[in-house]
Amino acid sequence: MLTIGTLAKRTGTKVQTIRYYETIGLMPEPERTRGGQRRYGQAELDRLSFVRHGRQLGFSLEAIRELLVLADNPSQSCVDADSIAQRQLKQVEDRIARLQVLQLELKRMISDCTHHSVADCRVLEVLRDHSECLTDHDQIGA
Amino acid sequence: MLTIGTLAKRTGTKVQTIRYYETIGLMPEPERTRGGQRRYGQAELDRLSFVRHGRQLGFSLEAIRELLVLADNPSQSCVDADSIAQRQLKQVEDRIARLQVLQLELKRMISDCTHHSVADCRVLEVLRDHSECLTDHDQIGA
DNA sequence: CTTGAACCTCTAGTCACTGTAGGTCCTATC
DNA sequence: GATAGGACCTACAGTGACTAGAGGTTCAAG
Repeated sequence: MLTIGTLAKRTGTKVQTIRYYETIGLMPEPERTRGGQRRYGQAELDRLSFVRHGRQLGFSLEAIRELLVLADNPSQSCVDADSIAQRQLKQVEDRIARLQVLQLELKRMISDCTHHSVADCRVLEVLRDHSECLTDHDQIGA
Repeated sequence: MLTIGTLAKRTGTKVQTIRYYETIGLMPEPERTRGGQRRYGQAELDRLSFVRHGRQLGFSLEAIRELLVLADNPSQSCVDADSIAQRQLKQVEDRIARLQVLQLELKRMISDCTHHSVADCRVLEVLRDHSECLTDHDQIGA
């Protein structure tokens, strides 16, 4: 029987985050001691590892919730899990592409900056003048 | 004199976002009509363009706030603006690196998945089994 | 003068946590 | 058995950067 602190350490999660996962129904309500403290077993450790690993791969909690349902019903087809992962891959690739554009523009900004006065600072100039911008009106997704 | 809607269109911003920027002090309180509607001039258009462009480059609103102060005081050195941009570049590069690791692992997951039952789905397996993971315990920054 | 699109304020919701206050429990040591 | 203190508890507020909705008002064209 593990305390919440031990579970936290074993999975690289904060204690508050585990409680948060419980309130949103991602983790089950665990057993409690007579004094009301949470006690966890192997099943919960596995489930939390799954969740954390999914988060590390950039899956949203909603996607992880879907994947957990699939994992809990091992007789169904795995096409759903595959398509969730495909979706995730696409998102990751989009983000990389956009970040690479930013990287380029930031590098250009910085290398052109001659450290003189703000009056002729490339960094501020580029921000001021839209025409120098490589990017279009897309938003940066968090 | 521009209405908030026109300003929104010209800068690719939502109306609510402009009002939000006002509440957090990033945009000034503009003139109002007798009826209480906001009216903007060129200065506000420029300022908002600067903010939006900064956001597109992935700067946080706090970083943009700093940059605006610099832009408003053109006699100072531009080293500060440069170092803010450097900081941003580093963050962007870190994010790219981490995303590329994810990309690799997701690809591996997906290509190994043979679309049979969930019982032997690689996607779920990889999530279940930490030892197959390329990444360490780092968090995904939003 | 009427219509209706665009504006207004205020509040709550999003995502995925994180932090704090104020109190209780568990366990090891004396 | 008493005590100390670290880990636990709940409940609530805050983060960043918006977004959405309700319910009401203003503006400009016809």
